[in-house]
Amino acid sequence: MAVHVASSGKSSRRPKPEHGNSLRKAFHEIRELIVHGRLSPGSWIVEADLARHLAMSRTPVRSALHLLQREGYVIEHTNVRKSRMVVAPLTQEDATELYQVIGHVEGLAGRRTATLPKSRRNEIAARLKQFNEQLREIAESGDSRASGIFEIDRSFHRAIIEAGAGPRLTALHKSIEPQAERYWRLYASWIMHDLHPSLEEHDEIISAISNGDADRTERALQVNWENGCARLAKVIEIFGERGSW
Amino acid sequence: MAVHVASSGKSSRRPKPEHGNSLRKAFHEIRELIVHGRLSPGSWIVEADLARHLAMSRTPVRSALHLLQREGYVIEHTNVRKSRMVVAPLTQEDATELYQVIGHVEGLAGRRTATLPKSRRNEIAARLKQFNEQLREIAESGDSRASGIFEIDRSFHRAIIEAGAGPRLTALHKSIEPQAERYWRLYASWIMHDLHPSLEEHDEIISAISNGDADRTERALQVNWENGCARLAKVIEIFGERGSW
DNA sequence: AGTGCCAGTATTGTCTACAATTCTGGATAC
DNA sequence: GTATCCAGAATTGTAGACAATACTGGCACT
Repeated sequence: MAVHVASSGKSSRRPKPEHGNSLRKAFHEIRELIVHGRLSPGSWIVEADLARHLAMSRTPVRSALHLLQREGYVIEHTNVRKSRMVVAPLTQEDATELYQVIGHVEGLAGRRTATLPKSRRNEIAARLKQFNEQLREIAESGDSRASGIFEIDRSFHRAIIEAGAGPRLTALHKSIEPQAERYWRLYASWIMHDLHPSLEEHDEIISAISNGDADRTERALQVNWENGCARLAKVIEIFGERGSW
Repeated sequence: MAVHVASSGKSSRRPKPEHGNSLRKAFHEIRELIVHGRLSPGSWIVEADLARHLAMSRTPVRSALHLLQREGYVIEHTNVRKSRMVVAPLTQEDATELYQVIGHVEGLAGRRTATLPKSRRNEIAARLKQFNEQLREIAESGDSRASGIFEIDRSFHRAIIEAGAGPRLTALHKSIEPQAERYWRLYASWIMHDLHPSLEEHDEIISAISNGDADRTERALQVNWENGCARLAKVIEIFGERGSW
């Protein structure tokens, strides 16, 4: 007999568990809070507070925090059996390592992209050129919609991943790359000013892929991220690091 | 007043929560089950069963599974709101990608190791030589303690990581590298037979680090893993893939 | 004043209960 | 004989309760 239905008659016995999407939601929302700086670097995380804020129980929040920890958004202040979660600080050193890793991951993807059949490579190169033209237009116009730039730049890089990476590499990229956004957002307005070098680096990437030169593609992607890091470094030096007291 | 103590008088009201180590334990034990093949590739995972087996509740098991999923030991048979967990299958394609990624991650670490000051590099080279000698001895003796070999080889590679990688890269390596063990273990006895090429590749790595040549170090590490993958491929072809129906 | 201890509080870690969803087997209709 | 649908079983997802540990601020003692 239909036992379950009865409970709906009792109305608000329990506040309707959002069955099946809470963990996902928690993960994305908390990540968003961190990336956008609403949860400031170095600050102290309390599960119950987040749970209240997201209108759910601690269970999914807790799981989400563990995932975020593994991806590097959150650090564990390790005591013997209890773990205190802290929003990962933004430091010059971390940025350097992060950008280097991303550069190599994308480099590997690019290497594989460059070994695809020529017709496929041409398609990809065409798409990449479009993205780069859009960037160039915004750069010329001096329009400071930084977020727009970021999205397009991201699309550029993602296109390369989608083309060349298998499931593993894709997953890896998906978990590392968003962390660059934390740095990008903080210093967005500054970075905009020297956008041009980046555009030329992109041209080099496109050209390398077109020619099917794996080594050159890999190298070009690494250089793009290395230089991005250098550009970032200047800004960090002015602003100071966040949450690294 | 001491309220808590009373509960112990009631004896087995609750079965004593192992406070503070369950998640960790779950993570490691389940990973071990998967790596050692006790949970066979492609097979179906039931949270409750694992929880019973590990003598704990579903909560930590569940979290552990999410972490393992993100690291690639487990994949999600994605239905709309429910996720069915499956032990990740072992395939030729996956092995290729995995080994390539590991090769590049270690390559990056090696690059950084190679740029360390000379005295430090000499220390490291000395340690690496020791490991390689141990491997050579075992190889000569024909002793088939495959697990011993694996441990030493792992130490060799880990030494490089510890020397050159920062926290992020270290974490990344720690999460990816153990997955190679799944492939290694399955085909261990075969791989043993052509161990010699690997030893020579190791020599090349050591030499490159000694000379402080970053490019050569990176390349040598990549080659070592690429060839490892090729050696593996031959065996997989004979044995067939596991769990990829 | 400085230092160590102790109670109360805050927070984390795990467990059980329950809701929601999917799966399975068989009974029924055609 | 085959297809469809439904009841019950199996399983996952979330909530809330409870236990254990870490932190805090004040108090006594020196």
